Amino acid sequence: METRELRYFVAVAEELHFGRAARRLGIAQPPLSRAIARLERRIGVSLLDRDSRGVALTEAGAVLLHEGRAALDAVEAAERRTRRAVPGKPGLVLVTKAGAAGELLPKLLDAYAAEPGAVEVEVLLCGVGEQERLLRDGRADVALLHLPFDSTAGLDVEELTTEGQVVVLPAGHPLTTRTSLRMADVSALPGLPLPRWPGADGTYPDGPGPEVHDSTQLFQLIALGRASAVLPESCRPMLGHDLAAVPLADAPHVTTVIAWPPHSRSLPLAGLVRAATRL
Amino acid sequence: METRELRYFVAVAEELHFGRAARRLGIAQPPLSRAIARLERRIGVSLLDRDSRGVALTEAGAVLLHEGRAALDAVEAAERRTRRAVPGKPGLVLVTKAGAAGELLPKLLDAYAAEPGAVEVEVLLCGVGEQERLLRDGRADVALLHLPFDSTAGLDVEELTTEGQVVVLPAGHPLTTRTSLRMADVSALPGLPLPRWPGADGTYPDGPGPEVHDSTQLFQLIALGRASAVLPESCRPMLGHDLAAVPLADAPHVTTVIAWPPHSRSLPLAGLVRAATRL
DNA sequence: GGCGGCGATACCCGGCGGGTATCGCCGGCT
DNA sequence: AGCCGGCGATACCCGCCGGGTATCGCCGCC
Repeated sequence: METRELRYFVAVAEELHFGRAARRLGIAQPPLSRAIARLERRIGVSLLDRDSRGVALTEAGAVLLHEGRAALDAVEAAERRTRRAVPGKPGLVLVTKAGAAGELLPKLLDAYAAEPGAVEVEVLLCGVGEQERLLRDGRADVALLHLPFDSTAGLDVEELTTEGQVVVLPAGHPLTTRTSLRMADVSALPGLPLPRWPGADGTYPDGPGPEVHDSTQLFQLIALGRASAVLPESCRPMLGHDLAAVPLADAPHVTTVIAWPPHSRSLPLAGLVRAATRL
Repeated sequence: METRELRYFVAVAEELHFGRAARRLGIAQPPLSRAIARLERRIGVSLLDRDSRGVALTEAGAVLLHEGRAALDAVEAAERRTRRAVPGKPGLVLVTKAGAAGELLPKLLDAYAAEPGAVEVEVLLCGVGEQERLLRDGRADVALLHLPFDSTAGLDVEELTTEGQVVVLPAGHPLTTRTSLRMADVSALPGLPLPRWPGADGTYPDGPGPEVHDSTQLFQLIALGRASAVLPESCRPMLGHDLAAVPLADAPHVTTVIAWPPHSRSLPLAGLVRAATRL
């Protein structure tokens, strides 16, 4: 199976429409129909049910969509990492959520830079839930993730730190006089709903809170009295004077981990992980 | 990057010889040279150093060899799993080392078969260290692995059982009168060296013991008085009357786990894992 | 200095990936 | 009922690329 065929199939399977898929791929519709038909013939199973008015995935088609995306990611990763393997380029790309890992990241970079044989580390900041994808398709080599929010499925992992969480409120809110709160106190604050973060697919869950996708948005909404948030303790240094944080006694602890694709064998990566675990 | 190019490059990188690689691929040498040259041009980095008398991998070439193998496995896996996704075929392929998981496997298969919605499970028995490969390239969906011997890098895992180890000796050996032994007692038994198993690459480590690759071989060698072995307790039912087992007090415990590729989303797999964890 | 091995180059052919034009089918609108 | 429009399949054509053979250029070694 050639990657072109796989890309074509994924496009059709996502659009469920040959015409749109062809436009997305920058080709005409007939060659696309042919390519899919040949792919089905070669694999020996039917992937799409074309009945009049529309296209639907067969069971096998759903499997190929899933597995094919992973395979295309792996091929892309191979190409990207190869392109970056020429001497002189930054040796490692580290990705983490923008605004997270406040103090940890500079400490880690300093500690690693002091190691013998350290290479240049490029830092990539991404949105919620994007790290795993970046690791899988080769745009990044290593990530800082936060359990239990991020998935570590299929990644190798070392734990770095564990911390409690705090609730972030507008300065002057009545509850800010308390020294400790419980989840029940903040899960349904009148007028201060918890925000909704986008899922891995970019869509927002249903609920009362405002939609946010970065911490700047979030902090502004809290300062305006439109939301509250439950965040790891390490967010405290980022809060302006218009925000206040109160510890949560019973919130789940947040574990920061360093994660990388399991087949990685690069020496610089090993060095970075070693530096991280020694912090 | 097309999978054909990737296959060609991997062949050349493994053979370090265009002629042999071309023969292995079933094509002539000139098209292979051209394909590699175009691949290098398109990626924009040089992958091979051709000096007179031979070919060597560049740094980037080594990266592409590594990542490319993983990518080719992923593509193969996509195709194989798709081909198997047509109704009527065995729904799951389970792989384990031949001779291991003695009692556990039938119990697991029975328990799963009793579940509602259970599908047919094909059992594949393979040699040491092959399971991970079979999972990655789609020939299997789920594996029984034994920690700390097998690597679970990049796999999702549930622990099933933990057991101690025993030393297997020829019946009548003086030590078989003891009720318990320590590793130090058996690590250097005169005339009964521990055997050497092949590594993931199919080669054997250096050492005094005989080379073995399955348990039948091993048991026969022990019965002949040429070797001894340290194995999990569950091997006891497989031993004939010409072999004896003595518990080892300080051997590392062996944990049997059920493992699967982390991106799997299949319902039958979930059912099998559930059945396994409930055993 | 000739020979042999190896990768690169030159050149040719057929198939496949791409295009345009058109068909066949079906659902919906009038 | 009949026409129209949307959509995937089919027919047909072209140019490139993947494959082949023949040969060259380079180098190490008798």
